[in-house]
Amino acid sequence: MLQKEKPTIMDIAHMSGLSKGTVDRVLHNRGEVSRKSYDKVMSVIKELGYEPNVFASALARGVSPRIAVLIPEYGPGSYWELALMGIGKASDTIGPLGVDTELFQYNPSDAASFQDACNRLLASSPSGVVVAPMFRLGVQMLTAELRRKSIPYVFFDTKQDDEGYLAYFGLPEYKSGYLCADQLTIDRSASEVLVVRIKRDPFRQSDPTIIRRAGFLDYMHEHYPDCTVRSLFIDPDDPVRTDQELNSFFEAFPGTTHVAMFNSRIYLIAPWLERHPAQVRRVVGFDNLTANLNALSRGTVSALIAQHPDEQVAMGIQALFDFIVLGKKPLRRDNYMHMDILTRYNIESY
Amino acid sequence: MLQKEKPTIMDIAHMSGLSKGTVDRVLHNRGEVSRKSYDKVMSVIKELGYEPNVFASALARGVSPRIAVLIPEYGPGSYWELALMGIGKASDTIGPLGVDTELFQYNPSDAASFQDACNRLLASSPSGVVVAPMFRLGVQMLTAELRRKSIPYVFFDTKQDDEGYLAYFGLPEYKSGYLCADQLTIDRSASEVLVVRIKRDPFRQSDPTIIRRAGFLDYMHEHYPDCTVRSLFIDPDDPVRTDQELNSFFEAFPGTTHVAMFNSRIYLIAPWLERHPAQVRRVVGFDNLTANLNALSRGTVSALIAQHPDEQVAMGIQALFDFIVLGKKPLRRDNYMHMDILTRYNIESY
DNA sequence: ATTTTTTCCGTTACCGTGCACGGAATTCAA
DNA sequence: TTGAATTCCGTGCACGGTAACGGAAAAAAT
Repeated sequence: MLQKEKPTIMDIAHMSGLSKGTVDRVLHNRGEVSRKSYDKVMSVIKELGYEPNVFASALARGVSPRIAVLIPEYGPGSYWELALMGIGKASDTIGPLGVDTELFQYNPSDAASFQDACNRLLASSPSGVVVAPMFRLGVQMLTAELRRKSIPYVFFDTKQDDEGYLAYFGLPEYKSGYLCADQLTIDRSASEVLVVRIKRDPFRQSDPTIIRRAGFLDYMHEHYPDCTVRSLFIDPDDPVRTDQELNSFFEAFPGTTHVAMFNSRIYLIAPWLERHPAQVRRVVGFDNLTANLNALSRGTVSALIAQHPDEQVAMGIQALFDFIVLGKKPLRRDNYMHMDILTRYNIESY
Repeated sequence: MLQKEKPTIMDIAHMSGLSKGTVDRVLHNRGEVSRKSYDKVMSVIKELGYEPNVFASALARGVSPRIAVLIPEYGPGSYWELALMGIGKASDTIGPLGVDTELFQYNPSDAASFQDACNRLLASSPSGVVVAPMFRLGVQMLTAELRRKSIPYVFFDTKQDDEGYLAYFGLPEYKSGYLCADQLTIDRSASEVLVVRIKRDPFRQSDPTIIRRAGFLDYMHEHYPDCTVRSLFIDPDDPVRTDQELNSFFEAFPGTTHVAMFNSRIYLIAPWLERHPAQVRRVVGFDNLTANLNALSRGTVSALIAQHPDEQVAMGIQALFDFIVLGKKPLRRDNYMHMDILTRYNIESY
């Protein structure tokens, strides 16, 4: 199928007996065109299969979008650091096309800090925004303002009730809990299971682990109704205390052979597990943090379910780029991305 | 970090007291510039941190690259059909940027057909080529010709000894065999294992399953030295015969509880397995063909290891685009992509 | 010293769109 | 019927870079 010369806006102008100015007005339907001319131009466009030259268009418009990304502050090796890598990846792809990405961060345990970040973000008046919603109310205010300024925004990681978002990139949370249970019990020997959970500050509004837990429990109920599932709450900032908690738990329930966590902090219990190698048969957690990958390659953790926040932000940025620069809406609004099963034998390819 | 006005080629011309023609000659170093002027321009470029506007550049050059893809003919639901979907995906992304992709196919069991496809491809004089090497000799001739015409090309799926390829996208084959063994024996109950293999025509030159098999056997030897691994060869075009072969195999070795295949054809033995549900505990194969996914969701197949040829071609096309249009070489030449573990609980996200 | 060649550089016409501006044609008001 | 207000449309420049063309200056040949 040979591709002949692409028709230009001038071809259309000639064929419809009008000028390129009129054609341009039709293309961006900004009025000032008679019904007759409009129809004529439209028919010619369809006939020739005209497609605008994005290079010329972008050049003429002088686009140089700045895309703002709003995520929590992160420590080294944390979940959000992965997201940051995605920003870098996206910058590499579309950076040469004149796109700048700007990062705004906040303290996840301080609503005022979030407000502050929002204000700074809005003050920079970006062309598009990528957000990981954490404070429901704060995000609502932010998106309302963005809509008012008609700045497109996408969500990733967590979705939020909202009308105007351009796209969402995240995980099917319920399914991920289900999958977690399957990976945990794949050796068919589970009878007593421990789920380690984090003591959450009550202000935390959107917690994906709640839904994951639901999927996990449903799986267990369906496949292993006789299996006992127990919870243990730990404080992520107090390793000594965590150690004690684990000690006393396994003292009370020595038959526990399988351990799962629904957040990215499985590395917190890796030290204990390594000091008691005979106790546990399978351990499953979430997310490919460096610490988790280390535990995985040492065999302490059996499997990780990875959601690749880097890909999520990258796709979010890409979607904004397509929309702003190329004028293309995303194919799907809600994009549930793949969850990958990581074992010690396939981590190297990540 | 506010981004001020990007310097243009004119800014550089002014600052160096020369004209934009000279600056352009320096930028594309095509000579006709005195040493003195060259140095002057270069220093100004560095000083201002000049970066060319790709939109203007592409527009002026009138780029409309045609990228040729060379793969075998495929039946519906086959491995190569997945690759084709990647072409569609890539077209969606860079199609609006004026890129055309053209497909060339050949009969994988007919070397003459391959030659023919190569000739047609060369005759179309594309701006870049994506190849899945199958006939070693034929590919060598093709790439030699491409190098002569200085047309960039990338490999995917299989790599080939070759000097001039721009990039390669594929799977770490050895590791994939290792991973396959791990997934097969994850229930720790394997003592007799069956590996189903395809009777290959001898002309077939590059067969990734050989290396996969090596990885598989190494894993088994390391982790389950007492486990017996047997092979059974089947003819992919003769389902009746396959059925008989399986019957007599399991009659001879009724203790066989685990089955693996190293190619994408695990669906071939799914019917037999479904008629003998009690016989086998775990079944592991490769690649997310529709037929395989069906078997997976029915529970006939326990896990699939997917290499996503669609992503591989898409990245190949992307790499060519970056190189041709944006003038960017790929970061890495050999790109070993992730292998994903698919179970019935995470297939929906793919 | 004059002609020829070479080296080097500026000028200029695009590439295809976007958009401001101004003017012609039409309609409305008086 | 005339002036004003709309409606509608064409013209022309800008965007930043590419590359052909031609000419001035310097070097080489006569």
